[in-house]
Amino acid sequence: MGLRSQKIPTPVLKRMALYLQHVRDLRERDQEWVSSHELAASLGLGSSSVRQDLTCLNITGTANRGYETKFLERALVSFLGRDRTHHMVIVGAGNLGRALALHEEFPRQGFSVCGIFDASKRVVGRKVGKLAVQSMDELPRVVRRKKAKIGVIAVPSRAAQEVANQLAQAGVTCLLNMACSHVRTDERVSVVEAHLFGSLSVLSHAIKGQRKR
Amino acid sequence: MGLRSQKIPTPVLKRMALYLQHVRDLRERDQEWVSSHELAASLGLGSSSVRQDLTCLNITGTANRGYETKFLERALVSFLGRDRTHHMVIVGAGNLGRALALHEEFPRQGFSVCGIFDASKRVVGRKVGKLAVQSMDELPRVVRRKKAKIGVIAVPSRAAQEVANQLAQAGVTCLLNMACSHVRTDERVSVVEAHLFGSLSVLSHAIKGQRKR
DNA sequence: TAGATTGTTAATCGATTAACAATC
DNA sequence: TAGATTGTTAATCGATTAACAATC
Repeated sequence: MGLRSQKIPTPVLKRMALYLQHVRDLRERDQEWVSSHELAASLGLGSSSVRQDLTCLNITGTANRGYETKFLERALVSFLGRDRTHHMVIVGAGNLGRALALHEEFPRQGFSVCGIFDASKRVVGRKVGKLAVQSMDELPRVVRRKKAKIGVIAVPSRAAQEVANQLAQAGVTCLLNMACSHVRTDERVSVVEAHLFGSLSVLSHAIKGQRKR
Repeated sequence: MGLRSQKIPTPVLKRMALYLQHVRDLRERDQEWVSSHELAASLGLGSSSVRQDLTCLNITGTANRGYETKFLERALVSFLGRDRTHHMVIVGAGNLGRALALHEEFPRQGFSVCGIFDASKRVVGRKVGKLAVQSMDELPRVVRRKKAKIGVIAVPSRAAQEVANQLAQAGVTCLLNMACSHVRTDERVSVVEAHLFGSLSVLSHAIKGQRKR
């Protein structure tokens, strides 16, 4: 399985997460089959795209019926590597970092926050749920011990690059950048930039257009 | 200005927010000029793309010098509609919603949270910074009074569609969906989906690949 | 069977990249 | 002037959509 794993385009991967969420929901409601048309309608896509995307998976649909939700869910979970718990460390214990550390949806989806760090001595030691904010010196040890693969950058954008370096140095191989900046890393590290203000700027631009009518 | 406002592709708009962040930083450090090459290198893009993107703006660069940071920043601010405060309401007062309401970076970037709402009677009245969580009944009144244009959906994905309907009904014209689901709206409403778990799934997929080496 | 749906190929669309004349 | 950089056009690349034979 996944031997000839061709490179999957990022848009496809992101849609896969949508499929998973939706198919899981259907399966929990005891719906046994779902067609590409139904998925497409629910998720705002074309049915062609859905079928195209699903060919990346190790399953086949059935003509006249669609896909079996149970197997589709299983295939999506396996494909996305969501069949195990992913340990994350968060750097930055401001409001955003603390919130992410507390966000109930992460553990529910298999992402476990195993440490939160901050450069400021004033917040080190402060409790965030069951965790206490740790000093940056502790980062490499915690990453190694907990085998954390994902580092979340939740610091102001000016500090983001430095934090990215420290995380990579500590042994993390995946970065989720919540700051509104670009971070450079060596190619072995996968980076996804969340760009909240990119999204908000799409909206503020739209508002400007709306005023004209 | 902006009369023949052609439709701008979303990727361009998101990059514009990156340019703005970076150029503002340069200007604050008193750098007067920046070239497309320098911007490209800092933001992980090609210099061609940068120049192509910047042609959407109402400015011209200068051969042999690049762009003047002061005017570039001003043009980006105006283009993105970031020259005024945008009022947002947040629906969902779980950890994520409360965190967004407290996030210092929003006001700093001109996005002001003017209300936080929750369907659960148990959290209504609870303090979140200077705000108190309000009941969903209050939503239309607050949106109208504060002229809020942006609604943030910070509820579990099952409830997202219903909340989207309520926000649109209340008069909000832009939605930022933080839930991992798709929401449908009538075409007058602009929707951006943040898809945190889409981003995380890109990483969990990458981790699966890394294990092979 | 008839109707619905898949899997896949080909066509379209759009975004990114390369190239280069014009210009400071 | 020579060198660097823009603005813009054309070429490339990749993703989405349409179409349809195969199949249940």
